Amino acid sequence: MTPTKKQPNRHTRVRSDHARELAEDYVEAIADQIAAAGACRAVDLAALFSVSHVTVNRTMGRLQRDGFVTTEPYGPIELTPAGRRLAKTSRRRHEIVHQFLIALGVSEAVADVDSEGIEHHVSPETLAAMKAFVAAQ
Amino acid sequence: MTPTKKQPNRHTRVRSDHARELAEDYVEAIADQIAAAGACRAVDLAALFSVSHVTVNRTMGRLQRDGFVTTEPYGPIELTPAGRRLAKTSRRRHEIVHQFLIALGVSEAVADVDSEGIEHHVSPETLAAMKAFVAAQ
DNA sequence: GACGAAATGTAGCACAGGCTACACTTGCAC
DNA sequence: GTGCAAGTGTAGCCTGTGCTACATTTCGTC
Ligand SMILES: [Mn+2]
Ligand SMILES: [Mn+2]
Ligand SMILES: [Mn+2]
Ligand SMILES: [Mn+2]
Repeated sequence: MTPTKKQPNRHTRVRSDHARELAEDYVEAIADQIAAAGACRAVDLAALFSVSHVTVNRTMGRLQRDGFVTTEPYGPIELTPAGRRLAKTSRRRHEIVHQFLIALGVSEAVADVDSEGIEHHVSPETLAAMKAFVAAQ
Repeated sequence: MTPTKKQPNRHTRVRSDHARELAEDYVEAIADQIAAAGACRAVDLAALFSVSHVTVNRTMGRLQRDGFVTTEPYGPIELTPAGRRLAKTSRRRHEIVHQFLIALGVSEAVADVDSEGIEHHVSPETLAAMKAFVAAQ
């Protein structure tokens, strides 16, 4: 019998999607904020995510530990090269999911909200199908 | 100006989606297991979700607290009326999302995995659009 | 340069949802 | 009815992600 790679089941996959989710949303937001305002401060993220600045701080600690951001005390939040790469692919995927929902006929307001959650569970194959659907519009 | 209901932003919505997610997946699984085998035991759920039986136990405690299941020590897991209702609507939504991905051209294996995460972030408007797309196939 | 508001940091808390190790119960084989 | 395997329960641990309260720093205004 062919030695089959142990496949995580679908619930295991969803759990790992969620483990990456915060990182994806934060680096995307940090990149946007830097592009829009020249720098990203903790207070910007707290407002965007509707969480306390303490939660942002702790999250930044994890993202720094994981190599996605750098900060110094009282300084702005910067992205590492890995953070920029993750931001880019996350934004691209998010945009495709958003455009796809619009193409499906969903309203802008609902597409905004639903795509924010859906994006993290879309595998490359599904993303390609969504992209093709948008292009065929 | 019209008094607008305070809208939670999209990240707040995603967080509340996730808070409901475990309950939705578990009651769906419990209903399936009861339908398939006549009764649902903790060990069945542990195998299905690939978690330890301790995790299932603690989760059952929360679901019991929230009024979705009932159990007695060493007894099988039962659904309350509220649990059955949640299972029914969750399964229906899950099925539509799954069928939709298939209709989009995604493979069965990938549709299985992706729909397990996506289902929890699909609002009624998006679900209606997916349903219409499947019907129009 | 002093001051006050805004931003940031820190201590300490809570809950969800994972785990291992170990104890106890149940139920089936014999 | 004994015994063992499977199932279940419990203690105690961890990380992630949320919070309030309070201390400290920064920075623009005067
Ligand atoms: Mn998101
Ligand atoms: Mn999700
Ligand atoms: Mn489901
Ligand atoms: Mn699910």
